[in-house]
Amino acid sequence: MDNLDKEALSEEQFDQLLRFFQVFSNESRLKMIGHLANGEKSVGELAGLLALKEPTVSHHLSGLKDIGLVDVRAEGTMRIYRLNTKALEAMSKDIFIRPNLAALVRPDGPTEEERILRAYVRNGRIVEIPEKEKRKLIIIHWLAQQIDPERRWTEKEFSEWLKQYHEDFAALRRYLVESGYMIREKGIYWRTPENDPTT
Amino acid sequence: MDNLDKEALSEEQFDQLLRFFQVFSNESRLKMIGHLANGEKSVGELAGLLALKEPTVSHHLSGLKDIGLVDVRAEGTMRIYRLNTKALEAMSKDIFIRPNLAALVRPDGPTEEERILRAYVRNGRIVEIPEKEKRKLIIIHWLAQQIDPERRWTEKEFSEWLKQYHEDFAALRRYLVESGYMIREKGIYWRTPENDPTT
DNA sequence: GTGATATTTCGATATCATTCAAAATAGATT
DNA sequence: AATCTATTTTGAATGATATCGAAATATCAC
Repeated sequence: MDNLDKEALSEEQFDQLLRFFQVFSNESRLKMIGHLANGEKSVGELAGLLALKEPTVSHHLSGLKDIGLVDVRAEGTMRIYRLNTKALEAMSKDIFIRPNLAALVRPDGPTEEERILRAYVRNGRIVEIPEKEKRKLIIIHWLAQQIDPERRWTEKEFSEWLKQYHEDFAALRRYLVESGYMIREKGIYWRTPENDPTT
Repeated sequence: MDNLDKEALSEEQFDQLLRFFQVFSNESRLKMIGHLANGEKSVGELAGLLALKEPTVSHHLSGLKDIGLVDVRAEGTMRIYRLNTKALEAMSKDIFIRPNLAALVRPDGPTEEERILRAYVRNGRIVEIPEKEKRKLIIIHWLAQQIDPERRWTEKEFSEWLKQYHEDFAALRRYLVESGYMIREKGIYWRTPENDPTT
């Protein structure tokens, strides 16, 4: 299979990104953070402002504390929660300036190559060999990737194998050799060791 | 009640912000967007990449299409989804550069006023009248906000009412008049019409 | 037309998160 | 000590939504 996608984010980066969004994706938590942005608050105050019961608020705050988004300070019998704006800034910067979302947002092309492949390859078969040279090269390049680089073929074996991709196996075989993907010597064919002319 | 928080976000802005985060807070959707960032994909391709069934992928894509994050294009019997990077960029800019999160992140102070109030007012009662002038003013200011501006009081009524805040009602009454929050004429007290000296 | 393929819609289930009541904890007050 | 207040913990009920199977839809190939 052709992995045209290069994995842009590490697993860890991805999880971090995901958790970040999850924190803010809850209405209560988001409102809570909004209120805390206007000044530190006790659990009871937040419960009043949000029309929630204390256990609920406490639960959310506990989560926010775990990831360092808020700090706690005891005052008498109550606990004052304060938004850690530094942490919040760091988070949003990390998320939106770094490769993370940046990689996600990169305005790169929608891959002409993929479009062509999709147009000419259906269900693993080449439905038609394109006339235009550029398109033909893309198809042939894709086909070459399917070839086991270790294997040696007789012409008969190779033709047989090519037939599964297109009835005109002879044309395919010729193009593969012409483009330098396959080498033939003494009636034996094999794949050249990884040449990727990058178009 | 004292609304020290000024409502920073309009209801609409808030909802928009919330929806934005909700879109990205789901693992499948986030991965999906990641893959689409590397090039347009059909539903089936995405299903394969994500190890999900087509209906699930279709469901998510439908949601993303509703908010304009992706565009669709039919190709034969399949539908090619493409990430609308312009929309994505616009979104994240709107979210993080505009007042929205910016207001949330503003690194302003944690409100000395609130800390003082919390220290001297417990359960609606003034536990102690502070010595320091600055603190006293904060307490008196808060107390003044509790007074119905429409009401006229006899001295006896007013003292009685003040008692619920502190036993030394006379001191409170004096401070309120001295600071200009209350006016007394011919034995009748009333609240002055909204003067807020801003400390 | 029939059959094959890709997708969407519908309905049901499963999973996870939010919420609250009740009980447990801890500090302040007397 | 007992009592009150603010909070946290626990456990259970609820609510939301992600997921899938089955059926419906649409397009292509023949």
